[in-house]
Amino acid sequence: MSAPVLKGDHRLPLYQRLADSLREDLRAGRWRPGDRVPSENELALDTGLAAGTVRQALAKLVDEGLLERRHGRGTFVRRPSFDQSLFRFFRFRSIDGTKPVPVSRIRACTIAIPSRYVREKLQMKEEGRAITIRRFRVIDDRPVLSEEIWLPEDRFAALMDLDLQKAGDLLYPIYDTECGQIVASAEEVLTVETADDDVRQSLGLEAAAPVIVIERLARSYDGTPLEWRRSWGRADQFSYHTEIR
Amino acid sequence: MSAPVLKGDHRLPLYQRLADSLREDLRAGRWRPGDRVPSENELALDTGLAAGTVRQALAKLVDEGLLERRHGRGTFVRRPSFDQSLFRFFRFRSIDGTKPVPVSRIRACTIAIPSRYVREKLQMKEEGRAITIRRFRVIDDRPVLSEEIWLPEDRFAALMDLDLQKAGDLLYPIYDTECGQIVASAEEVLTVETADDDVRQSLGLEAAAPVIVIERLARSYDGTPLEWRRSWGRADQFSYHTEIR
DNA sequence: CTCTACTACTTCTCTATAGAAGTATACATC
DNA sequence: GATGTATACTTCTATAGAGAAGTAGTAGAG
Repeated sequence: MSAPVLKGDHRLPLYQRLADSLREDLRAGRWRPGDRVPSENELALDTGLAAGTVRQALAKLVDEGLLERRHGRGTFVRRPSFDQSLFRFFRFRSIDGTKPVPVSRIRACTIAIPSRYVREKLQMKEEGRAITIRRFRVIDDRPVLSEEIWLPEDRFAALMDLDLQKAGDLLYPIYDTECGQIVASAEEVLTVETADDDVRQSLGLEAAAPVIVIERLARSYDGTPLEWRRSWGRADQFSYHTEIR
Repeated sequence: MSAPVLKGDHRLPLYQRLADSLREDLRAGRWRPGDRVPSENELALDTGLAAGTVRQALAKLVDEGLLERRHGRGTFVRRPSFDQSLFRFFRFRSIDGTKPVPVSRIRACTIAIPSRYVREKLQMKEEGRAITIRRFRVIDDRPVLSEEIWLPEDRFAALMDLDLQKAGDLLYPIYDTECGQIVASAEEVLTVETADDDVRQSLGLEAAAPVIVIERLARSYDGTPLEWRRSWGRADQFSYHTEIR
């Protein structure tokens, strides 16, 4: 009886250790989003585990949102879809009632020294420089979001050679194709503020109108911070639904 | 080979049908929150299914938040805990840093005709009357939430004979013990408004400060609406965290 | 060329069984 | 009374195997 070739604490259940191992492979970039991972059978043969145990490990990773199973086809690395996430909070609707793809309108893209707050969020060295983008998100010619984006220069230098104006409306695909950086997860913090002059003018608000502020830190598969952004949106268009059980 | 005694569409997988059946029993009040449901073994014998299939059904209900499993002890009906849910959105901290139990301060408890909006939320008949409670939630003598609560009179009449002032700070246990009504789930919608005069005074805010408004519809196990409430809180104490994958 | 049937793969459902591990209680021993 | 022990439960982990059901490509019939 051959001992299964799995690293990790041998006191943990086998399906746990397999899940950990696969998660590690994912982090290390063994497969890219959209790729198929080995089938239950292959994994069972590789590891010497029973099919059911392998299945349990995969179920765990599906639960965590890392994998996706398709009956008859295989198990795939999930491609995280983001730019819908932000907008699920808002009642933004296009004139015809469909859910809109907000257009990006770049105001500025420069190299700058990040504030201490941003630097710590991005875990940058003290001397590091950053690329910063200011832009609007526009629906039907109405500005609905104002955004401030910060990226570490070393990873994203290729962006400066690009004409962002004619690039697409979504940044994460550009990060991927132009800079080889894949955003795999993110944390968001949502707060409410009263609009300052700049934001008020940007969004076309009256004085002292409340705004929603969303700070997002996006990370790669291995957990290193890739992008920090702060978005301002009209609070009167905001609503968040949740179910408690 | 005896056909399993399960209702429902026979084209559905067995574990699905068992889960549906158990969910129905739960709705019908066969067990109360905290009760133990039959063990895997008992269920397997009752239904004629294999233990693994029963296990899969129970896992599904655990996933839905209805059940809770405890190693070596059994499977139990989950007791939904609510009043922490509301406050998870707020950065309310007591002076000593611990998470506080907000004190309830009743302003009024009367019988009234609900507005059309509330009536529809509670699915009440047009002639129906309602009990309405106005109260503050107070931490360290600072009002942090202002609440307006509506209950259908027929189910909650017993409340009017009660001295709510000396009852506890949480309403749902009172609903249970005094009126026999168990809150099993709820939906919340979160929006931002600018404080009107009443709310501003209640929470001690300056003019035109933003406030968070939380509307909650609480339901019993069988899905009928039990309580509708609207809460106002200081927006500057609000922050919502989420993870995207 | 088009359509069908077959084949080889995948995940999904279900069964049966065994033992590990956690929990609670009754009972004997000190 | 306190302490350990045996026992009877529970869920948890793992194995082995069979067949259903969905998917994709290929060979063959028309």
